[in-house]
Amino acid sequence: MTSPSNQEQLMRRCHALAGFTLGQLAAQIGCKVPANLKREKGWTGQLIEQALGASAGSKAEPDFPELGIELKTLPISRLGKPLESTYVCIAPLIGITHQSWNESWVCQKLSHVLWLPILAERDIPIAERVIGTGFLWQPNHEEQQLLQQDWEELMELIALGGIDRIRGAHGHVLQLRPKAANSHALTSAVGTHGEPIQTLPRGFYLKTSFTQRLLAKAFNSN
DNA sequence: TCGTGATCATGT
DNA sequence: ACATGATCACGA
Repeated sequence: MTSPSNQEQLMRRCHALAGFTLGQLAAQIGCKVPANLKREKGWTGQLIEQALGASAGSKAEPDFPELGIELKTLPISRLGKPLESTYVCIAPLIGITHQSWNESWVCQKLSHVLWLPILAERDIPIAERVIGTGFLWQPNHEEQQLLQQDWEELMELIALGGIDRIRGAHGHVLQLRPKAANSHALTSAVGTHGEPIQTLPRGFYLKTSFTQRLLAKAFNSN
């Protein structure tokens, strides 16, 4: 699939997927559906990327660079509630003294997002999970404020050597959690007294209560 | 090892 | 029931 040349084309493609199952889409693209996602946790996201013509790969840029749009699949329950938090990006742990919110990866990643809900209740086989109606989102003033406050608080803790005291519960809408191959992975960070330390790599995640609000706004429900 | 795509699975 | 902490695969 070629990359969409404009936002309208992207949304037409996205809306054309609504109602189809992951199995139907996989068949159309010609790829196999795994029995479960234990060993391929990113499978759904990558399937949708292919279908919409996102530039594949693991580059640190938006899924649709020309459009400045980030694609996020959002697993939801039968009641339309998010089933998981949403990964945003890796958290920089060193050399962050002069970063501002507007320059941050979090702000840039979330500036324009195409959310695509997937009915992904765990008791539904992967192939039978249904693609929902995608919608574009740009944070409004209030959402921006909430994100910025959490980000600034978390980044200050990181910069001041408090990273090992940060737990998932710290933010209101944005949280910091491990993002690594396993709990033994290490990366450089700042210790309690400003000394260099090795710690578990972390990533920023959106809490489900936040993404649920986005769904509610988009579909006027919940 | 980092950054992409995320979900798993246990503890509360 | 739900969120936190842990984990999986892949490319550069």
